[in-house]
Amino acid sequence: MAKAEPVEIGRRLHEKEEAEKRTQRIADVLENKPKNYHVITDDSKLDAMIERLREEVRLQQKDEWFRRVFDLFNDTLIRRKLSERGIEIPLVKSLTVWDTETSGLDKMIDLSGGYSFWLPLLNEGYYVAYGHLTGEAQCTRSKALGVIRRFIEMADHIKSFHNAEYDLNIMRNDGLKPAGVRFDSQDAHWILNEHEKSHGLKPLFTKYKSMLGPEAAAMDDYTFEDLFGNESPMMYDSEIVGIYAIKDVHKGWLLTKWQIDTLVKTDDLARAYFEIRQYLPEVNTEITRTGFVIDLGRLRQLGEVYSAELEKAKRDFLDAYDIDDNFLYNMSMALKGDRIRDWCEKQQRRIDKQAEMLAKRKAEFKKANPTTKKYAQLKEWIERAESNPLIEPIPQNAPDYITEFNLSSNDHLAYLIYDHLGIKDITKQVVKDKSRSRAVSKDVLERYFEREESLKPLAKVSLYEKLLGTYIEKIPDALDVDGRLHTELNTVSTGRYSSKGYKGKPNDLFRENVTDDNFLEHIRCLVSAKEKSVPKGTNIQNIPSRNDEGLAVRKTFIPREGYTYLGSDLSSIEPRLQAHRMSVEFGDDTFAETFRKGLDSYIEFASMMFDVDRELCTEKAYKSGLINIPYRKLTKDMFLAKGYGQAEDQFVKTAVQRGITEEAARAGYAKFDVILPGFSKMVQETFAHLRKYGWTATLWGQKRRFPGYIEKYRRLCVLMKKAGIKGKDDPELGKKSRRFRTQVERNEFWDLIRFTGGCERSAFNHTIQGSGANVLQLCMIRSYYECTLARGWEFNLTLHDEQKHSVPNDQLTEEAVELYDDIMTNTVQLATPLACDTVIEPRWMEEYSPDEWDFNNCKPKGA
DNA sequence: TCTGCGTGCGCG
DNA sequence: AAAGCGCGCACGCAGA
Repeated sequence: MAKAEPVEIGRRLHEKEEAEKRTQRIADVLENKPKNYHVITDDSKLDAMIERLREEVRLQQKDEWFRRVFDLFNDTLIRRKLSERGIEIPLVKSLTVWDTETSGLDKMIDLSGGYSFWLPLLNEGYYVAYGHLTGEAQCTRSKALGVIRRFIEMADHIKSFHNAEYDLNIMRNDGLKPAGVRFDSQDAHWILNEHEKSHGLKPLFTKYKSMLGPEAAAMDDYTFEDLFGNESPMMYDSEIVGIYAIKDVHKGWLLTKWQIDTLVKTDDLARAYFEIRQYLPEVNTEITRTGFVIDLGRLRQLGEVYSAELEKAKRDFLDAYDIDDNFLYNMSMALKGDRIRDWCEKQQRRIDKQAEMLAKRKAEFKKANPTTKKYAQLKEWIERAESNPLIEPIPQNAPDYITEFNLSSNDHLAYLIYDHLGIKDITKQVVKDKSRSRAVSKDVLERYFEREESLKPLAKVSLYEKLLGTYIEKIPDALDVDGRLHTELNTVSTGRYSSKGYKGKPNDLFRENVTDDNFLEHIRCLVSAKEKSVPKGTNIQNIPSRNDEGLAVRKTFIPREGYTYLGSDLSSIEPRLQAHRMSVEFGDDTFAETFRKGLDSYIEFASMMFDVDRELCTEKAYKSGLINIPYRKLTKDMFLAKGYGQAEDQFVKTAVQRGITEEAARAGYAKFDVILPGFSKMVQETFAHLRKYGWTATLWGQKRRFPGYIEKYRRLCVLMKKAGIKGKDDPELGKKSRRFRTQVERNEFWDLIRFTGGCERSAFNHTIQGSGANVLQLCMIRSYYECTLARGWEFNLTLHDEQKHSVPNDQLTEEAVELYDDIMTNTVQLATPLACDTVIEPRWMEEYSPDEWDFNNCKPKGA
């Protein structure tokens, strides 16, 4: 029996058992269908269903819990702000829980084939079926969607979903224009516990079941997979899918109710959720669905030019070095010697063995009878062995032997630089990570260019390889069904967004005109297509901009025909937030005052900290050669260093690289705390809060928790006491750490120092970076309502401290720019004024300030 | 052929 | 024997 067979039999058995289990579960679920679950498969029942929805809405008006909750949704700063501007977010009148069952997971292509909703006060749920492929009787798609269209599109009847962005996309694919999607139990859970391993509805429900009341306790935990395996629900009967779908919204309701109550009870979490987060699913969906038009012609052109440049740089590099057989031999032995030698030995043994066999069979062959089968077999074997001798056991034949110098291989480059050329390794002087050596990164290489001119093309090689590989060659293949480039936004630990590519179904599955007649046939296509097979979209937040070559890539992002970009970034938002905290919480107004006076705070503090005239602290003074130390940059570095908790030595090191003496750098560093005493107070108080509670929060109460910090800090205190260390800032910490008697204890000590230090830096940073994210989110929310919904501007981008819309050219006026400025600077009020830089862009990064723009002709002045 | 990791680099 | 925050992606490499 071949080895694979038992495995295969085992697999089949397991599969069969799983299938039987699923069948049993399905039978269970059908048998125990609750009386208050209603599966609708007949158009004539739809009106009665909607009547129940109306009844629920009526009941909620009079219910105390709901009225209190509506206030939470309604009573927000952003709503008041919008109201002042004549933009009304209608007052909330009801809250129901919804879900869609779909043909798949592609956010631009897939469609719903059923929806479910839960009516909390009536305590009943509905599932409407129209896309099932079982041939059974079901509702007509247009009727099923038609009856809920108005409700789904009403902003005052708010809907809760679990992962609302997905359902919003599906509903928009269905041709609906959903509004009032204002609760997302997945988002809410992120606010309650961002460390949750799994944010799916089922795992959350199972985990928190005991807190959700007796109704929850009685419910089973079957997951989608438990019932349907990996298949689409559209392949199953509406009855079973319906029960499952209703159970989902039922669970969703229990979770939603508990979450709202918990948000209210816990610290400031209701603020984080209701002031900001409740609005974001719609805003995010709008941004990610809008995407970017790409100037493909220009991108292709750029690709051609850069490919040529890359080839040239590679040639220049290789021409300078004699990469001959000898070089490759030495490199192979240096990098892969062990594996190559190993192979040679094994190969020699194989050869010896074959020779032995050959000799043996030749002897047998001599004796064999030519008429026998054995004779023929031996003959064939000997002939084959003699005509196909095993390759020689020399290094050049080993699979690991390197036959070509690869400029993308760090190992190859390191061999060339450190072994072949014998350049002295300065990695440790340049990079932060002390454990590293033989680095071939840009910053290290730059230092070698001076003595080894021929290495210079390497800088171009990595530049063009990055641009071509990550952007230029990727983007044309990553466009979605609308021909645009999209992205997926996620929330990270501080509350910022991250952006990434995503995978979907092939674009040719997209069908523009779906009718009741072709719907099921189309669903059949969608269901049978492989999920997540085609890479689409990119990270939109790291499109190059810091050098000309990269900038050219950004310039291929263009507004749609007849529109122009209007973009704005918040100027120095993080320093302003630091200044705000220092002023409001710690009574140090110095920093805030510089912003109020409209001064360049880095120049102001540069002058104070380094004892230099203001005039000498400008960028201009440095660039013009008036002075050879970039004081403004240095000061900016220092604020960053302080904000991220950088060590003094590390700051001094980079400062010295900028041309200042070590003494002056240290003096400036020390003076920082004299001039801005509130800064270190702010940092220390934040640490104290972290030590007490294990988390920190943004100005809007959005938490970041640091699991394990409190315990580990406590343990560290015990160890520090033991060694006579006064605290983490004891200047003799290193010296005193030698007092630990055992290596184990010393290791533990340093591990704790590293861990707690990491938490502390992240925790302080969170209060600033996270608040910055909140400020921009509020700007985004306001501009979603005021620009996108009210004025029809496309919402293309959010990028940490900036956002971008596309404005129809006939709307691009001075007033439009003023509105955008107002959104950026007056949506949020801090102890420091906010400032922004608003630009008009015919292409991304082809920027014109409003003074440079001819609003009458919608083009740059003088163009 | 897939997966996980290290290194390096794009962005704020 | 520590000491700059927050990300995602491409590539080489090693092991399965």
